[in-house]
Amino acid sequence: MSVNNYKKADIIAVAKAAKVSPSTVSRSFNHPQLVKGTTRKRIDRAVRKLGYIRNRAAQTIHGIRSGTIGLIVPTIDHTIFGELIQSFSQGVDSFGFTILLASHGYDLEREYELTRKMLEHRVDGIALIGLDHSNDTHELLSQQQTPSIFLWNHSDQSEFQCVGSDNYQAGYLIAEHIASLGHRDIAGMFPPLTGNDRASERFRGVCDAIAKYGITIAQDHLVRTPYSVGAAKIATGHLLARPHKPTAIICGNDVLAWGVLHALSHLNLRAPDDISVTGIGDFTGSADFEPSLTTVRIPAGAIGLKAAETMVAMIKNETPIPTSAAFPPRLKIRATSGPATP
Amino acid sequence: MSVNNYKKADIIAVAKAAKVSPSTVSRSFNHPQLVKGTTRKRIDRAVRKLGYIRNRAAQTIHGIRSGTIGLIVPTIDHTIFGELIQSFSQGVDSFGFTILLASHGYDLEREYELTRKMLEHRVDGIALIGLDHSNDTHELLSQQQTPSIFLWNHSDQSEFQCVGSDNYQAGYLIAEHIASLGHRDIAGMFPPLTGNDRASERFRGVCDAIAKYGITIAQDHLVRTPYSVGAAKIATGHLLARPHKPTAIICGNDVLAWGVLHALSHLNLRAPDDISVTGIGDFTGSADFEPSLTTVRIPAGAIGLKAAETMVAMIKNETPIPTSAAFPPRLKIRATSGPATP
DNA sequence: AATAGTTTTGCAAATGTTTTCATTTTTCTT
DNA sequence: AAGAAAAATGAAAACATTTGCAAAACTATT
Repeated sequence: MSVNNYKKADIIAVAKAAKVSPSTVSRSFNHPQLVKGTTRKRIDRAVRKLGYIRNRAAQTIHGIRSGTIGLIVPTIDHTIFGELIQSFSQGVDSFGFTILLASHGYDLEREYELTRKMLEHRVDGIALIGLDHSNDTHELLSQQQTPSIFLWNHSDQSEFQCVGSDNYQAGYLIAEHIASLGHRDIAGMFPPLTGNDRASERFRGVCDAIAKYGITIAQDHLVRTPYSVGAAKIATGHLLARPHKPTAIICGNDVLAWGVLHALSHLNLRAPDDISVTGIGDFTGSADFEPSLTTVRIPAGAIGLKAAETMVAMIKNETPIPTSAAFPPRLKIRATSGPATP
Repeated sequence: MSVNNYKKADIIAVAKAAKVSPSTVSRSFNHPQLVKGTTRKRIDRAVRKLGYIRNRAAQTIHGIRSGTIGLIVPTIDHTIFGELIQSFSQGVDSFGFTILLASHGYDLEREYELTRKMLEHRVDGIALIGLDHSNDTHELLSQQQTPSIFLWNHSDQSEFQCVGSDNYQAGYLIAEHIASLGHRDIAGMFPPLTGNDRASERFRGVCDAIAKYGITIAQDHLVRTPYSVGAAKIATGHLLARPHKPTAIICGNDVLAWGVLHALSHLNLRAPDDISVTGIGDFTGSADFEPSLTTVRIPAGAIGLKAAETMVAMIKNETPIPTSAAFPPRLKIRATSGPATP
């Protein structure tokens, strides 16, 4: 007698139970105004009774949208992308889409595989982080006509839609700020640059900005460390143990800066009196850090939301309206940066 | 001449191009050992030439697995779940599954809707956070026979599989630690408890533990604040502005504790000399905080991975092997807790 | 060169829907 | 109460695959 006995309720079972044809059941879902009120009620009752759940896979092969959007990120772990994923997800959600999420760990070959897989699932659109991807990925994306969008980074030259900030600019801004405060002995703390065009661009920006002041980052002042508070803290310890100390440390992102700040605290040094510290990103929490972090704001939430809207627009209008959107990075001067101590 | 002219390459187009029947093409994908090497090569060439991508939707309606697993979380935003989502995602990924991700913002009605939606997509399995869900959700899950699993929380009584920690225990441990250090004036900082059984359980654990010492949390020492460094920082300011001050603050999770710590730093107070502070969770970064945070470790990474394995096992063996897994929370005594100052 | 056995392939049915078109039923008008 | 118009329903084809079964094409054996 139990519902569980019946294997899986399909639209035909529902039709039988409601004594109508399958077509009518289908219509009652998709074009309710075309079916009589009383019939609809009857169908609804049958649906409830059988525990029927529509099968999107079956709809999808009719060319109907799958209702999913692929989102492929380097990592989910970090504060960095959390906000972006959240806002993008909520954004598309409000239009009835769900995201298919995968991460590739900064491996662009893997990114290609994942992109293919998303396409196999017939996602209605696909979003990638950054502008830099393997050739195969680029080809795949332009060959298949699936709407695609690049998040986080923005450049006028991109052949694909992109929604994000100019990371070169971000790096430039913060370095300009530090240099203009009179710092000449500047350290840089960045993650590995391969497969990460965001970080590369930032670094380029930093170098160009200080070059204007005739400065470069000394070889032993350039620290390469993964995105983690712990790693940054340790690296800072090493950096400051050397005889020749910088007066400022420019970090590739806020997480690294947090690590530096904790390290200073541990060494009984203070920012900015003993050393200036800056981040990039302005992650949740950076403003409330003590001392509050000087950084460059890249509005992850706004980017995710805008990207979601753009994506949905591209999906709905078959004619893709090219509307790349730039969110200019903005310098946030707070408590961790100050004049160079002579 | 361009590939783009041809609408979408399907298996029939490939078959034509390779001069074989569609069945053979299908077989060449699914049972390669059944088709002759030379034919397979011919097919591969056609696939590449036409840019054909398999259509999982079409496979799925044959009862073949969709290769997706639904993951529904309260929020993606926080450090809390980032690690869990990442490890779960990577875990299922290694078995060839992709996750369909959605967040409900601590709204259990919304959670139900999302669960339905996942089921419409014919996910092969579904994972939810916590043990507490709406009745509808529970019914839906047991009616449909989709393998499901509850993450993060663990209780012996759960009728569904669950993989996680005992949050009551976590709360108990930390409060026991604080009370045993001689603290009698204890403040609690927790998020809103509705729709969040993790936090509720923790709170219950805290209350029970200190009750053993004949203590309760004074009404004006119980602070309710959302999960955010900023909010916790502000709340701490208010709390400590009152004449009657606690000697310890027990926080519902590490993010709140970070906020408290920053607030102390801002007020020129020190943990643990002026006031003890504890978190729950041991998020990435807590150990490297300065001073390093006393907390209870809930191993998000391990939980996510174990959950992924369990999920896949449930999917593959039609007979669900009930293997709920408990990860006992472990007290991490670090630098922010010390004896009560009389 | 014929037979038996094995490997490879194709045909056709099945999967769970949607949709076009035709048919039936209902409502409205006189 | 008949006829016209409108609304509601059903039959069948379509969607992109997989698979059981049978036929065809090879190999091996004598």
